[in-house]
Amino acid sequence: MSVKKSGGRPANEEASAALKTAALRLVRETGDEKVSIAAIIAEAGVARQTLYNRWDTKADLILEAIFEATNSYAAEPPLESAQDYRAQLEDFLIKVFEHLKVDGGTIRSLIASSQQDAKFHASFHAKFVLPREQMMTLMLRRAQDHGALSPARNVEVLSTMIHGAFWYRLLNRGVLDATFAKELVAETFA
Amino acid sequence: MSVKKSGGRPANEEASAALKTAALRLVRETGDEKVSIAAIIAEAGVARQTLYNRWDTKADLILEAIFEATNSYAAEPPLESAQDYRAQLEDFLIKVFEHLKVDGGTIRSLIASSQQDAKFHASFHAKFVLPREQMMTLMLRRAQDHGALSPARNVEVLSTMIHGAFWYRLLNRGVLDATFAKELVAETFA
DNA sequence: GCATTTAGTAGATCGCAGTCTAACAATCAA
DNA sequence: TTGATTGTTAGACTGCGATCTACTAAATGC
Repeated sequence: MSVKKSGGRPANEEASAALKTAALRLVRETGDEKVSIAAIIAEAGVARQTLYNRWDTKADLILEAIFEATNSYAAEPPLESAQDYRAQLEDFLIKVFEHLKVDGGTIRSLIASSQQDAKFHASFHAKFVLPREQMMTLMLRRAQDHGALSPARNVEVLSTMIHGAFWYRLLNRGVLDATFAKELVAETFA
Repeated sequence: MSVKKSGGRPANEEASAALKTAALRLVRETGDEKVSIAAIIAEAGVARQTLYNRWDTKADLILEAIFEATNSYAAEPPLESAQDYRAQLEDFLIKVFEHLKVDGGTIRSLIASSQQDAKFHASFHAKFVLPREQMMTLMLRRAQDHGALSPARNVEVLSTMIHGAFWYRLLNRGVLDATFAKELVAETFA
């Protein structure tokens, strides 16, 4: 663990912000991962080392940029409500799929990157994957608690199946639309 | 399209075989994808260009090597039989998970590679992903035809959910064992 | 034999992620 | 003010996948 002693030049927060902004813009525009470090630092107007002072890999930078930009999308579970639990799950999935229309390509390449770097996998999983999985499990458990879902069902496994189904479609360039959301919910509550 | 005219030096089939053998051994031993082209051609004793004469990318070579070596694992659907359809699906999943213990790491990196290269994605999907998905759908449809599964269920979506669930676990380093196979089947037939 | 065609070999080259170096800048503590 | 510490910059360097070049080798048809 590096202990920060007093003193030292303070980090330039504008540089971090510029890097995240540049990365996000280039990644969303140029698509997948045809974005080079050179292009990012050129657009941010910052030295190469400055990027690596803050993030270990390009994927870490992009994860943080995407994460900050999209924390509004389906990052919080719908509140406990009197709403129909089935409709709630459906709305949730539709919202997630909507977001994937914007950042699906980027998330695909983050998933790919996470397969090639254990450290990045851990951080991607902790920040992005696990919270969403837990949210799904929570929603299913609520439905179960209120009798909308049979108490015999295994909500963790169901959650993995739903979550997995759209990862599968995402990674295989399948269709992720409202129809698929409804189909998933229909099978879950069947 | 390149038309092969008569004549020309014939391709050395031993070189192809040596490359596939070397790639498979190194990939299974060294794990993920810490295997360099240099190491593969050194072990195979051929020139770099010889590899690229046959495959477009390292991933294509590894896909073919793995594909040939593992076509025995769950590549064919169980035959139509009097067996309990539920048990049949369970056995099938257990066999698939067994195979993933050997080549799961390699398949993970093939999935990752397929996210970064459209051409490779197409060939990986056609050779590896789609056949297995169709096999699953076929088994579910049989179960449905014989009354083991409600006719109201959507077998394509169910197939995606099952398949997706283990991709999800595979990509997130989750447990893929007989218990999970049974849980998946239990939810499917719930 | 000779032209043509396709493969194989060795090695240079390119592009890009990530590391390293050396000089310079900004802050704190004494 | 001076020294220690940390950040920034520009650019060289490394490693690796993939491409390119020049030459050599093995087949075909005339």
